[in-house]
Amino acid sequence: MPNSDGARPRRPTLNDVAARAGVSRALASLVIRRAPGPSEESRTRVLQAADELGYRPDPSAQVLRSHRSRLLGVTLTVHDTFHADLVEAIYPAAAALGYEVLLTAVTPTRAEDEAIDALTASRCEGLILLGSVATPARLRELGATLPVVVLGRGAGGGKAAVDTVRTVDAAGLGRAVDHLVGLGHRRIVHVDAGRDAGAAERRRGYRDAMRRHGLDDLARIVPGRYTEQAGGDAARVLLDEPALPTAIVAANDRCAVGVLDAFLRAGVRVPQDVSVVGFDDSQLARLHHIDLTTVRQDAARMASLAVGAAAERLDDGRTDARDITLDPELVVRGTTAPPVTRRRAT
Amino acid sequence: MPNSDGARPRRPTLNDVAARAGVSRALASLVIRRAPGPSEESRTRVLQAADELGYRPDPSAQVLRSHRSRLLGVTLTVHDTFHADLVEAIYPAAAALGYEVLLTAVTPTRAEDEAIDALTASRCEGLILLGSVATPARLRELGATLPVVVLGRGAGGGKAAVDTVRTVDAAGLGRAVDHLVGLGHRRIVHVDAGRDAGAAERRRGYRDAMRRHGLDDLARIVPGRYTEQAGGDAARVLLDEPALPTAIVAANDRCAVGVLDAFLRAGVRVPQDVSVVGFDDSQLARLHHIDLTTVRQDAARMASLAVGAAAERLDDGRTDARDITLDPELVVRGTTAPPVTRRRAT
DNA sequence: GGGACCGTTTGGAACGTTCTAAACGTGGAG
DNA sequence: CTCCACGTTTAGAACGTTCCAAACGGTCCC
Repeated sequence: MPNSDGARPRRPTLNDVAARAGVSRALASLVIRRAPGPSEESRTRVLQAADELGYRPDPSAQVLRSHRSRLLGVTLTVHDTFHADLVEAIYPAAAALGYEVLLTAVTPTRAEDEAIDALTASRCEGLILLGSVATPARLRELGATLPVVVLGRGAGGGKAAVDTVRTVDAAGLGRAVDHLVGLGHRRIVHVDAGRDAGAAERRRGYRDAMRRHGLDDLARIVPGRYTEQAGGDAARVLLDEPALPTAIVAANDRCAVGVLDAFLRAGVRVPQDVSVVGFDDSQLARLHHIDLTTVRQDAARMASLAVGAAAERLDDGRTDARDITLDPELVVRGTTAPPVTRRRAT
Repeated sequence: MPNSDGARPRRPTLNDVAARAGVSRALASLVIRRAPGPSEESRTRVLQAADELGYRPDPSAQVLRSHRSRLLGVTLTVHDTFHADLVEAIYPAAAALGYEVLLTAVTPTRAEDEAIDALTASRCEGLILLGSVATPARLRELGATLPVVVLGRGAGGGKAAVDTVRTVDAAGLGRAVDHLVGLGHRRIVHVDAGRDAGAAERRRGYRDAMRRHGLDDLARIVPGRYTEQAGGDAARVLLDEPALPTAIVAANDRCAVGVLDAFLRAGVRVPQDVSVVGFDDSQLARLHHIDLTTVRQDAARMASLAVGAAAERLDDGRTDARDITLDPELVVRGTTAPPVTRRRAT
């Protein structure tokens, strides 16, 4: 029965359980944590006592003594729908390997380092960073402290101390450009994401693809970020110019939505006047208002590979860094079409 | 320098710091936690030693001994943009009161109870539940264990053991209906959210408003949830019927977007053919593709009230339950318009 | 009959911190 | 010169768990 006087009852400890079961604290401990050894009889006695008392182990004491928490920390941008997809997939993947997950948000007012601090302070054994903007040096430093998996970008090459799981971003942008060129586009602009996670890779993929199609001269990158706001800003830059490109490849879906948004307000029709391609295939892209042609990343697979990588380091003692890459796939929806053929007035 | 052989170096402890500073562990502890007492000289000596060693207190040991973690746990639905708004506001609010925040997601595969378990297991001192679907009984039980603040719904009335911070949902729905009636609508349908957080209250607000306008007979509720999927399903139910209503008030923005989506595919124009109103004024609603007329909730204010309520219980020892309510505000955008006046063929 | 061995159980130390109460050194009052 | 008060420092217990090595009670074998 809940006590009504506001005084919280003392939590039962392992000593209480052991006393009630008539065994030693050590034996009770073995039973509780399912260690081999205890006889069937002790096991049932202890479990029953624990149940009757409503015993729950004190995690602080457990961690203090055992140095294990089986906790993985995850940083995310809470407004990013693709991060949401990843997080939803991380939970079952972690559970399958016996890990719990702790989340912490990176926000405009809360830098990644703060978020990481909160996770390590909460005794996480491993870190999974979504959309990390940490420098290679910082990652190396972190990786020396605990297992770190970076999702969605590389770790700066060379002897990295952290694992990475990512889509081959460059290939993804290549497919996007191929698709547009196939439709007949030539003036294809890339709205990039500056120093955001994986942006450099996507930029490179864009440049390479343009070159491959002999469109070096038409290649153009407008600075942006992985946000709707930045996409809108970039689109407004283009709208202020005398002529629009015929197609835009945005750094990710959110950025693409920002571009769409600005065009819509300006009366520019998509895809009739301009084609737009995103990146991620987040749930946002699938909304039928938006119906965005985009480069798909396999969130479920990325999540389970990331958790697996962390677990390998923690449980199997792996120490060499892994860089796991997945192939992206283009999903053609309604925001891309052949460019308008300008007809001369007769 | 990072060690390259994979062996993690032993973390320095308070003993190491004390030894290096040439003082006792107790004194070092006082300095580290900024307690009054230590002389200026000891303070600088200890801090310098701590700095040189890169000392960081072990949170598990701190909690074990002091029984305080200054940690607030927050549950959220990771795909809900309004929850994202709330979370972004919770961080600075908590920081202002000296608390850290831990997040955990409720997903289709991970029930709220699991999420709450993870938070209490992570030594959170207080809980803030976003979109909680816990029963009043369960909340009472939880509230007897630690301070709990429920955001966005009531706690089941009577002697609740938890605090609540919420918008007066009924009033919000009232404003939505008033607005539509003002435009000339009469056949106004509510797509509700079943047993989701706050849905009952919104349902009641809808019914009351319809009655107030003498539209009892036209009142109709189509079952839904707080998701795009549910909104789409509800819209398809309506589309299968001989005649559409002229306006729809959805349970929240996500649900409204689902409705818009289904209408768009079916060739129903919004707002020309049907008006749609959402709830929350999440960032989703503000996207110009969507441009949703909606009921605004003040996320920043709700967040800071929630954190404040938890802190009051933890720091000031308040034990009586609070039910804090905020007034909503209607934001008129592009998805509402007067209903079409059917012209008879001449 | 005495070890050796096995499965099971146990006491006590240890983890890194905070808490409590007492000890310390110094200076001023009696 | 002693005593007390005060500001500062300290030793040691405590928090609740896990780890370690040793103890226990049988059974089996020589």
